[in-house]
Order: sequence, then structure tokens, then C-alpha cells
Amino acid sequence: MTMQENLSISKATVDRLPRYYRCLRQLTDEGVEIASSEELGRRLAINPEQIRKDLAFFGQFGKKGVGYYVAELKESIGNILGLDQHWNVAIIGMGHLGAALANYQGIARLGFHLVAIFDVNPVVIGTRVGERRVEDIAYLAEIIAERDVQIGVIAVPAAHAQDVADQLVAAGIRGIWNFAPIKLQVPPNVPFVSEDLSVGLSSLSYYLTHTSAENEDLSDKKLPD
Amino acid sequence: MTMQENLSISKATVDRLPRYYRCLRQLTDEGVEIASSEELGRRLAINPEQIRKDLAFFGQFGKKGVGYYVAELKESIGNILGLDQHWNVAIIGMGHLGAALANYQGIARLGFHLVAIFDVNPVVIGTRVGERRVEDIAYLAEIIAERDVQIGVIAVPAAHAQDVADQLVAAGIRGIWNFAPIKLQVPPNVPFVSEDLSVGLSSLSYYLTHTSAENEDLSDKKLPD
DNA sequence: TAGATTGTTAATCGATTAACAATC
DNA sequence: TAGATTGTTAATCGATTAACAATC
Repeated sequence: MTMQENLSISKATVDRLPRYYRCLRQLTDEGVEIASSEELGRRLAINPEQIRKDLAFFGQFGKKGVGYYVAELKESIGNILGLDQHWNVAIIGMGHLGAALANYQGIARLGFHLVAIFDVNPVVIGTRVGERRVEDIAYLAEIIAERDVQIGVIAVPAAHAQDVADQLVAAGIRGIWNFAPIKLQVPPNVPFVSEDLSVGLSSLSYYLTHTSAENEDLSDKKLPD
Repeated sequence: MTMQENLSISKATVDRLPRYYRCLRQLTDEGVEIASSEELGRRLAINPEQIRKDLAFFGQFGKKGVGYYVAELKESIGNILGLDQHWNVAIIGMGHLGAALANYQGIARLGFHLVAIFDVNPVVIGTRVGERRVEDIAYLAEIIAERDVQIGVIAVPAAHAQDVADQLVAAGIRGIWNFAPIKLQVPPNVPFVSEDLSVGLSSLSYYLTHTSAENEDLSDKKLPD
């Protein structure tokens, strides 16, 4: 994922927040009510100091000598990430990747609402993915306005990605989650995050090639489930 | 994607190599024979100095006063990434994500060979994905040995990911590309790269929440096509 | 030759880690 | 109170950027 930071919070810090959030959810599920930065660090393989530092950018969430109240911290980080807001999402491109994203539980689990799906292929248009109908991309602007879509997910071939991005921007989208391996050009007020899966596989190849019997542990890109 | 570096090449550098490689491919397709670090930097939105620095870790690939011969540099970076080697890949889990990965052109385009697909679901076992038959995960070890699989791709639900990883390791897998949002525990000699898509979407939410009219440009995770 | 661009060293910048006073 | 753990400042470490000599 790529994103240029603003304010003074580094991208590294922002990228760790979702991981803290997920961990706190798990702790909630396990019935754990209090966790120290040490415990969080153990579970995430992140330095406790790092965690405390990251959190300190946003406020004071812990109790000295005690730790963090899991429910409280989860709520706070959720708010920092904006997960308490109502985000309507549209996916553009119903190829295999688009379909996987449309069915990806993680999106709904984080509270995002998939409200529109688009494709250009007449064979695909009109079919259903989950409970949603695939719309003709010709009606992109119209439907985005109608359904108040804030986030567009680009899952079209690289050759069409910039065009789709332009259309999304023209339609008033607020942010883009891009899966096409191109350098997206969008106005500075439209944040976007790009994912490039091939980087992960290629770098794995690199590590396989360069580590005979060395110790490995590469882990920190991203993960659906 | 996450990976702990070895030797002295930083993960940041390794993660940029695939991007250089893709750019050089595009230049090849465009018939461009020579490119300067400046030109590469423009196309990738990376500092020319950064590019020269990254390449310098591996050797001297350019010609002073001239630039880089595209074909040569592409070949060199391909070799550094180990893309010249023959990698056999198996995907475990034929849910929507697994199916998307099985159909993901990027894998084949980089020269990886998808030689096995596994699932537990009897309904899915025996069906075909592309030209491959989905195998019963019960035969994982057997088939991995038979087909000489080096790379395992974990696309099963988080709850089963560690179990699958253990099986892969026992079967003698050399590296793992993991899509489950868990902290994988594997022996130090088995490199792995983890992808967590939800990080990208959550951080987009963060940037949308924290940048009213600021300028944005988040870009550097990963991207399929 | 003059101009361009690399490879590499030095300077800067930023992120991570260590240390510790504050305090629950 | 004594022990634990935070929040935060200082120290370290590493990565990026700038500068420039080498040279095509």
C-alpha cells in the first residue's frame, strides 16, 4: 500500500494502526479487558516502545502501571482511522480480483458499505455479486452521486485504470483504493492507496534467492482474510 | 507486504526492485533502449538518487553520461530478484481470493508457474480453475513433493492459516506468500511475505478523515493488474 | 571538447529504540 | 508501599537526499 502522509504522522505509523485495531478486536473476542504495550507487542511482533510512541501521537490512552483498556483503545483507534464514519464504497471492474474484493469479508467487517459495482462487459453487467447488481460503467457518475459513494476501488486492467480514476474524480469521489500497477494521477485533494501484489511475490523470490539457510521473517505488507 | 531483510539490503530497497523491473519492461515495450535514473524516477515517482543508490548495492549497471541500457538493466534486476529461476507455486484455498490469485496474470507474467491448487471443500475439489484441477488438501505433502513446489500461497481463512503453514513447512516448502491476517510462525529458514489488504483500506479511511483539502498521494503498497 | 549522467561519499532527515521520570 | 507500565525525552540507527568527482 502506498500513501503520502500529511500532517506529521508518518505512513509507517498510520499503517500500524489497522494492525493494532485488529489485534484489539481479537483481544475483545478473547474476553481480554486490559493489555499492556508489551502484550500487544508480543502479539504483533512490534516493539512496545514503538506502540506507545505511535499512540502518543494521538493522545494518552493508557493507565500507568496498568496498561490499556482494550475496549476503549479499540474504540479510540477506530475513531482515529475514521472507521466510525459511514463510508460507501464502489468497486470498478468485476474481473477475478474485483469479485474477490466484492466478496472480501474484511471490507464489511471494518464497517465499509459496498453500494455499487461496475463493469464495462455487457456479459457481466446485470449479473449479481452477492446481493448487488453489476452496473454499466456508463452510469458511473450518476450512480456515484445517487448512492453517495466516497471511496472508489479500481480493479480494472492497468490500461484502463487512469481513465477510470479520471471518471471517479470527475464524479466527485473522495478517495481511491487502486489495484492497478500504474502511477495514478489524481488531484492532490483525492487521497489514494495503491496495492501492487506483484511486489510481494517478487520480493519473496528475492529472499528465496538470497537466503540459503538464513533466517527469514518478512511480514508487514497487508493481509485480507 | 512484510519481510525481514537479511544481508544488508533493506526491505525498502528490495520492495523497489520489482517496480524498477516493471518500469523497464514497459520501456522495453515502448521500444525505449536507454533510460536515465532521472527518467526512471519521473515514471515511478522515485528520486533518481534513490534509484542509483539502490542499484549500487548490486553492482554498476549504468554508463556515465549516458544512462542505463533498458534491456540489460531489466535482465540484471530480474536476476537479482531471482525471476530467472524456475519457481513452482501452489495456492492453498480456492475461495474468492484464491481464485483471483490463480487467475492473476501477474504471477505468470513474472515467470512463476502455478502447478497446484488445493482446497478442503469437497464441492470445490475436482473442479477446474483455468487448466488446473483443484486437489484435496489431504494430498498436500504428496503433491508438493511430486510437483516440486517451492512457493506456497496461503489463501485460506485466518483460522486455518497457521495449520496450512505448518503443513507446507513439513512438506518442504521453501517460501510462503501469506494472505491471512495473522502472525505466521515458521522456521527462520522459510522466508515469507504477508499481505494484509485491510491495512490499505483502513489507512485510506484515515487519510480521508484527516485531510480535509490537503494534498494527498499515497502510493507504495503493491498492485496486481 | 562540452554536456550529461553515473557511482559514491557526505549530510540530512526521519524513524526506531532506549531510558526514565511520572504515576497508577 | 512496591511493582508495573505508561508517556515522553534523548540516543541511536538507518534510510533518503544532496553533492560531486569520475567518465562516457
